[in-house]
Amino acid sequence: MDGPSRTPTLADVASAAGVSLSTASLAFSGNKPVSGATRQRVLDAATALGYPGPNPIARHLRQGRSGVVGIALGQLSTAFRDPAALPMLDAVSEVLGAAGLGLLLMGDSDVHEQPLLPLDGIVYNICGRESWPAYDDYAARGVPIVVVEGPDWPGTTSVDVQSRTGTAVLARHLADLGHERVATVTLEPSHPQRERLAGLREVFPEAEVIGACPSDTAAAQRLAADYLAGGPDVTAVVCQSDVQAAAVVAEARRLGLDVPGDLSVAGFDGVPTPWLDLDLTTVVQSLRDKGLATATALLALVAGEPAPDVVLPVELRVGASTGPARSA
Amino acid sequence: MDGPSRTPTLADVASAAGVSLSTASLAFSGNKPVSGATRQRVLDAATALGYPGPNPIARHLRQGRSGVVGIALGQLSTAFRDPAALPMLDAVSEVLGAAGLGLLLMGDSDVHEQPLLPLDGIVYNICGRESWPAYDDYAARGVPIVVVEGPDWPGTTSVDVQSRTGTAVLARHLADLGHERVATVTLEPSHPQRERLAGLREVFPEAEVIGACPSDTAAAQRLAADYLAGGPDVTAVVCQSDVQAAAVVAEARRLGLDVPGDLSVAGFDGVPTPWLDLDLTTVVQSLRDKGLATATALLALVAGEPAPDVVLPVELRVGASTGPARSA
DNA sequence: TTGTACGCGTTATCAA
DNA sequence: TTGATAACGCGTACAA
Repeated sequence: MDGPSRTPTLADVASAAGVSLSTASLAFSGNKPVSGATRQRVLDAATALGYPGPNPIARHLRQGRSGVVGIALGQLSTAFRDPAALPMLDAVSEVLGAAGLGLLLMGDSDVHEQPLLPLDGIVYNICGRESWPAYDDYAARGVPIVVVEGPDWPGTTSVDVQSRTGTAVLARHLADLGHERVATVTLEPSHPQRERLAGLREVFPEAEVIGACPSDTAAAQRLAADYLAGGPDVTAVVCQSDVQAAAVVAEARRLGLDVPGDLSVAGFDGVPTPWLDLDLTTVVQSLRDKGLATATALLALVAGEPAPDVVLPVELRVGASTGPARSA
Repeated sequence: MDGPSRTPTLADVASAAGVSLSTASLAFSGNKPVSGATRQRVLDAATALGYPGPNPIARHLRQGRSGVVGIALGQLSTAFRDPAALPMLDAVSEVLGAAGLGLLLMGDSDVHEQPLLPLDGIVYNICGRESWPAYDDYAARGVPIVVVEGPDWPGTTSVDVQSRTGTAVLARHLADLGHERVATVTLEPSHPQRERLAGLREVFPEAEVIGACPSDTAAAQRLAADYLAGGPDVTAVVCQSDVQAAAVVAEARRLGLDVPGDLSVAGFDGVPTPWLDLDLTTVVQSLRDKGLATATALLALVAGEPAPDVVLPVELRVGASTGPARSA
């Protein structure tokens, strides 16, 4: 009775409204003036037909842009277990959203044998992995890429954090407190992980690596438990994230160690750790600034403008988790 | 010297290889047999030209599908602060990824004045918000939608959890332990929030609502601090998530209350709370099953097949955070 | 202000 | 096995 239930197209609307296809298009986009009456006729016809508005795929084919940018995150479960990921993502999403761009979060599954997605740009923000199989494909298609604390790929804009310097400053703080033997919990191999470790070793070349794990409470707690149970030989533990540091503090206390009396513990990031009744000594980075800088750079690239590399500052925040080294 | 640096198209490749456009297409898609030699010529020409493979936008326009499904998550920052969100998301991502579909995580910014995205399907998994402005637009376009623990929209498939029954069973457990006066921390207004509260009130019609907050440690801790500081009149606090429950336990202890001696505390979800040295009494749901069911349903809908509604079971897990009610 | 005609890059149909 | 041609749904010069 009412034909095939195929969703109506702009052409259907146009003929129903008795106008040409292009007029109908203009009525929706407003890119050129259309008389109020005609416009209304088109809109009425559209609602009458249940026309859902211009098909985004077709529009994007025509315009060469999809209105979506991807953010490569590695494994979603570990990416989001880290409280430092969220404020940055919020900021990215805020800026891109305001610019009318959708944000496609790409987890590990997307990396496998996924079809290439129609993306206008990519934020490469993978922690804990070094390479990304799909990189070449997108790069070849000319998709602009912003790399956040990652490898230095040609043709991409990088957003970096003073991880090395910051950790070195933190290490000096510990040295000033008389610490000589320190251990460290690192992230999984990655650009920031190496930077932070290098910063630590500027001051403590012999710093012992307890182990590597994601910025995840449970994982860090396991590492710490094994290490501290033996009665630690060190007077301080430097972690590469606050989540790790909080876990180490909790584990140390469980074993009867006083923090910072028996053991100083430091973190990285400067995120809230409300379940800890103690302010961590940490290297504070502005996750929001990182997100803003990333999104801004990507926006410029998408618009065809150049985007310079960015290096964001960090700041040592001395809390109550570090103190003078205990005497041997 | 080498013309406009526009990215080459399949037509460029075809003419460079001396074959027709359709043959070139076939060489890539493999949808019909192509002689090995021709195929090789096409592929060689492609690499010579730097052709990045078929443009996904164009392909999708032609095929009417985009290969991307969206998952509406409300505010990303609260969505991911909840450890219960991740296992479910992992499962969804796993199933969809295996089916060759990309997963577009849509946060709150996407909801504003975002252009409609080219989606083959949508998972509506918003916690803490009741409506979604873009819903009508996608529904009008015929995009299949799976609603997870959400409103009962016509034309959608729903995946639900026995929240009400589960909470009622938990409440009965407390009643059996002699509890008569209980308070509760709820989630923000939402479908599961109402279900769980209703379940609780089946047994404790007078249960006092301490307050509502997301499944977030810091927020729950603030609520608990204010409430418990007054010296609680109740003998048990039922929370709508384990994260909340863990925060309440921590806060109670800080105030010198013994759990469960002075106060029983229960949660919901059954997620690990490693920073707590005590097993929570909680209502366990299989987050993975929820994700699998959701993705499976969506896959069916995308394929044009019907997908029945799903209700997932839960199970009471009695831990060490609940005990006999303290005598008045 | 409105209509005509073409192209975006691909896949599918049909003949050859 | 290959080639010509018509869509897919829309935006936009250009002409009227």
